[in-house]
Amino acid sequence: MNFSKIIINWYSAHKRDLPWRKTQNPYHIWLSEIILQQTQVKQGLPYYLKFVEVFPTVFDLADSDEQKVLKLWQGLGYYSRARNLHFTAKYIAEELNGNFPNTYKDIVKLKGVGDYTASAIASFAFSEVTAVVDGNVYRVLSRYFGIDTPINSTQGIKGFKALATELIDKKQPAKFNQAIMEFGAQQCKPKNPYCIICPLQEKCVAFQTNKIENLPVKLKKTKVRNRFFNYLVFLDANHKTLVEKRTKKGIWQNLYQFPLIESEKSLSIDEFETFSKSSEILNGKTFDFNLYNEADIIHKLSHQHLHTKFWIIQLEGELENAVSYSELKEFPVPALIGEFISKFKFKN
DNA sequence: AAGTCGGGGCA
DNA sequence: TGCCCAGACTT
Repeated sequence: MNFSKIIINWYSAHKRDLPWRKTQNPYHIWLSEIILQQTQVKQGLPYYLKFVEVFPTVFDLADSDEQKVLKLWQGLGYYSRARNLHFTAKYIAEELNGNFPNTYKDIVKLKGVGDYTASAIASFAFSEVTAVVDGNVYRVLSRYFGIDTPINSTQGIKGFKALATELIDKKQPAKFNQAIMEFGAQQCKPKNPYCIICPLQEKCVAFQTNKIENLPVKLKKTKVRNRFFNYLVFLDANHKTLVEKRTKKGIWQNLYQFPLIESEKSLSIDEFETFSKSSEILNGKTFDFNLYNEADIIHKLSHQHLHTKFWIIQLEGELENAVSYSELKEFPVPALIGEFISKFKFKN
């Protein structure tokens, strides 16, 4: 039996029961694939169920506004996926009359859809013979064939795609694509793969040469930048607070947060009182700061560590443009802010 | 080609 | 802690 037959047989016996495998609706498949980018099935599944329920058709998603989409996406990360999802839904609804493009060539043109996602949708929804190459596929192929070309090098990206294209079962491309990814996720795992019971063991170069732990090869590691966030949590006489939208390019674009003063290092209360005066937000005014968290809350992103302090500011008067707790709950916020909101006692 | 974009799971 | 996850986009 060849590689593809073994993979497909393994899949038939071990596949998980996942909702996006029961449909050929390209809209639902597209939703699932965007949600699952760089996201484990376990983490993405509840989001997929929410999105299908709240937005059953592409028109429902297109008719929503971005803020509601981001709110539903809250906690999943990589928020550009949600913004592009909404943008593309509007494009399909308004420009294509709701007709999802049905070839790899056209699907890959959609914003937020790259080579992997286009192949996934084209094969799953339209049975096009186009091979998916995700993190699972890189791992399975690099190990089985003993290929040490870095998977994130230009040569590696091109080479593994070509190899997957050679291997795909042309009579059942969707099943092959599902099978090789599922095999990578469950059997040929990153750590402690089940080589002892693996049906590919005999011909697996990495297993036969004891290189399982050395493959796949990946270039460079992300260097982490430390940042120091000081959030101003105002509470006026009506228990209302201030929020601002992150409109600039970096992290959390179009999500909401409390007014933020970023500093070069972690500041004591004395240092912060001095430092904050020069901030535009406070406009030279001074306030009575009450530090919510003694130790910095360190929120870790893949490439930034956010050392965070929440400063509580109780006010006698009423703030303009302030929001109540019930209003606050409607804003999409980063997980860091959401965590604070759920723990802090807003009096309403 | 390298950098950026989240949050959670795992050894 | 460091690496990975049904990657894509920007610089």
